[in-house]
Amino acid sequence: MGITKTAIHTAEQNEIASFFKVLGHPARIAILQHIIHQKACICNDLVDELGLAQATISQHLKELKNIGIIKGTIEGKSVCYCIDEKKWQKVRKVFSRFFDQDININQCC
Amino acid sequence: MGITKTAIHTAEQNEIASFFKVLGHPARIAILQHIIHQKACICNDLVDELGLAQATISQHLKELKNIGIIKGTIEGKSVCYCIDEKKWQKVRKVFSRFFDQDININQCC
DNA sequence: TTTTAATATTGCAATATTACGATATTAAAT
DNA sequence: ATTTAATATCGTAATATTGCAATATTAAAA
Repeated sequence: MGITKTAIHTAEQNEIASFFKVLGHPARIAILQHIIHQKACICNDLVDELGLAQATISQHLKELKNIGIIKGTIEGKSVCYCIDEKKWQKVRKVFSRFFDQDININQCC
Repeated sequence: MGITKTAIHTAEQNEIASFFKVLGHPARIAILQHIIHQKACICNDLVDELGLAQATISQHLKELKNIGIIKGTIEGKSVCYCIDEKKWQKVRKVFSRFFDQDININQCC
């Protein structure tokens, strides 16, 4: 039915999946990489840098803001975006906990 | 228009995003966790374990197989799924490379 | 060979996502 | 006060995803 059944999963599973989901779009990866590598904070540059409309970029930024991985500060007419380091580390930890699990090697494969 | 513009992004950005995307669903996280923790290989157990229809589980397994993070071996009537360790480590590496980038702290935030 | 069990595939219906033009909103600059 | 520039929001069209019932398919068991 197009609706994800979050209720049947644990809070942890939903949290992990929601982080993965937001990062599961190349434009949002590109935005994050640009923010990370740029010395100065960016804002409208992204529209020129990536080939997407202003409205589209704004929407992607909103989703990244929603999970808290970036934050924006109003600077006159423009908005300066940067990584929220605390949240970045939190997300990183969630992922590494997930990946550092011990995998039981099974007999079949 | 509902269609992701992969052409405007780098191969790396698309690859990272596609891994994130597949893991961006709680049912697929639950499936992976179950495969990881279970001593024996699983198959139809997932249908009982998670509260989803057999067709739905089968579809999620297919997506996990598509990125190669799990593999299935036919064992008589049933299929034994397990983590493909090689791919798992590859995906882990992609993610840690992404997260271990140096973040330039900017003046605005 | 028929039945049974496990899984895959097909074909929807419902909902979500992506993208963008048009239109706010906001604050500096003139 | 008006204009300009940067960003956000709204509305909408196109496409994707999720989920499931129904129906294959496949292989062991009877």
